[in-house]
Amino acid sequence: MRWSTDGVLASLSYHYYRSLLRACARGASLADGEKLHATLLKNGLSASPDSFIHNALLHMYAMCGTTSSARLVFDQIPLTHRDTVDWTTLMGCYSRNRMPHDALHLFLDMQGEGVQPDEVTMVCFFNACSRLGDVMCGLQGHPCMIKRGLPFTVTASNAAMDMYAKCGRMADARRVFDEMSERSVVSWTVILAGVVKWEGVENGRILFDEMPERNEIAWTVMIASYVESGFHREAMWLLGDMILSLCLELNHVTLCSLLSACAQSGDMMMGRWVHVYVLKIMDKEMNLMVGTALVDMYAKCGRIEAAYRVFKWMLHRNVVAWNAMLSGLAMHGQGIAVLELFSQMIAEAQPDDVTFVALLSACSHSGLVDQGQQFFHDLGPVYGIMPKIEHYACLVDLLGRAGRLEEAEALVRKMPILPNEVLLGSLLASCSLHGKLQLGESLLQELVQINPLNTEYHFLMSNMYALAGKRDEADSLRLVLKKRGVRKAPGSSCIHVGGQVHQFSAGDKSHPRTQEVYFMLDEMIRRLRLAGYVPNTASQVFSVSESGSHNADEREEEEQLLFSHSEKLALSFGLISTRPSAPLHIFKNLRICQDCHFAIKLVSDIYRREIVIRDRNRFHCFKQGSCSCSDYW
DNA sequence: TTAATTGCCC
Repeated sequence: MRWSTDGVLASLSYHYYRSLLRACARGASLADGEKLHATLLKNGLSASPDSFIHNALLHMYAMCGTTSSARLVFDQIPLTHRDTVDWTTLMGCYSRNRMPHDALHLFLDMQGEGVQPDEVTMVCFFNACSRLGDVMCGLQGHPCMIKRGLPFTVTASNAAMDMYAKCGRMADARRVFDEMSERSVVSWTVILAGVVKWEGVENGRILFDEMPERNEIAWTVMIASYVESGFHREAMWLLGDMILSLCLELNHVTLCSLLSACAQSGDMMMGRWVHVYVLKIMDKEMNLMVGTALVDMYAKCGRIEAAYRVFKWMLHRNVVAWNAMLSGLAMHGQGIAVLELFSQMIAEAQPDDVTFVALLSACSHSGLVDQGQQFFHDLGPVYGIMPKIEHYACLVDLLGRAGRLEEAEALVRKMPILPNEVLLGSLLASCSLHGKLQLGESLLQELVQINPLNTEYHFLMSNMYALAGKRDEADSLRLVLKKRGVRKAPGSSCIHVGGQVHQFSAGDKSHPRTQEVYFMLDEMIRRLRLAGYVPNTASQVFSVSESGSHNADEREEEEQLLFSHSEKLALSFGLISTRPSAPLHIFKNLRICQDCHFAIKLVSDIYRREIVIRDRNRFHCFKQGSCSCSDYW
């Protein structure tokens, strides 16, 4: 009698707990879910061989994104009770939480145990492949579904399409899209995201206009793509349309996407607009992610003080927010500020591997060799962080910049990780700085093996030869590039003046105020020469002359080419279109050349201007004749 | 259950 009452009670409680756990899963309230789990453990209810409490727990942890707890619960489910749904739930959890490798492992384990995947499992499979960018793996999904006779639901087709689109196989993605008998908004949005990424923003717009209906994600993809491609005006128009036609507030994911696009393209006008919008709609506390995206945006737009102001006002700051602030300062060459801020950070957040990438790169950009080495040595023993390739790359960079190339090379040869392209490339750049031809040559050989398509290193090496007076070697290397039909990507620079973006390419004559710009340029060069500037034609990688012998006309032509570099044009325009002593902010798509760097240092002194130039990978802050990069970049 | 999601070495 007693036994049966307990049984009834127990079964009642199972249902009770299960519905509570489902509520936690729906609301993603991990704290309540964990309390329920603890209660279950205390009452011994979770020891039941019946798996449905486990299922509910697994589902709850998976929905809350707590992968480790989800795995623990999963492992406790007896093998005989683990069904397709359990495996799929955990796979989806791994995939969503950026652990696609684990998701794929689980997929294999599942089949090893003889459990059959269903179409939902395949959605998770495609998703994991798409996050990994692994087409070879993803390609097997399609035949796998056909073999098992699984239905191509709208969701499954979307997931397959997304995998193809993320891996750049647009033809395959479109084939799936065309063959779908029914399409959802998501189907259109997935194709749209693929098109703007691989086929350009204009083709994306054509598709966007064709869409039968649009959700906020489609709008966001389209606008962010405009911003990233520098279509400032179109982006602003479309953002206005989006707000009007959706009649709702932009959510934090949309705001982050837009800010990230602004940071990438240096569109500070749009970034500032988003900031104002955020302040208007967020009555209480600013969303942590939006705050972090703002810090990053301001830092990458050259406004490091504005970034710091936002950072200071954030009430809660996690490790990501701190990292954004630290790497922003590092990019700006403010090494000492990074070290100071780091000591404050320790009290508030646990530093992670990214923190140390920022710290080490700050040390390297500011020549703080000893501190950098100390941080690297402390990584494991003090902070419990496994050094990754990025950390080794920073240390190699640190030693290389300081001219300690033998130590840097020794480190590369004895480190436990295989060196990658970035690391060897930075070592080659150090060789170039210190004129180490021999090491440079052997590094170039290695780099060609790793990535035969990247020709940047040939340019670097040929410059080294030219600077060392080895004209023949330099020319033969240039000839190799010429034979392969390699041309340097066209350089272009943007400057924001009066709420508008003005773009200049090398030798550009299309700007409405071109005459004034070139007049200013001449005047600038004249004053530069008076201050001791000598055009550095050695930094010109492809000279006008093919033979190597130079006559006076050719030299003049080379100099003219040098003077019309896009950053010099943008600078001239900035000087004539802003009030005296206003700081100038310029964005350049490539790395700034030696000649421009030297010239701009002088300009900052002669014209008493602060000039901030964002190049492809860092900032140059020119002030009173010197640059924050200490002449190494 | 799928789509846009803050920080990263040259």
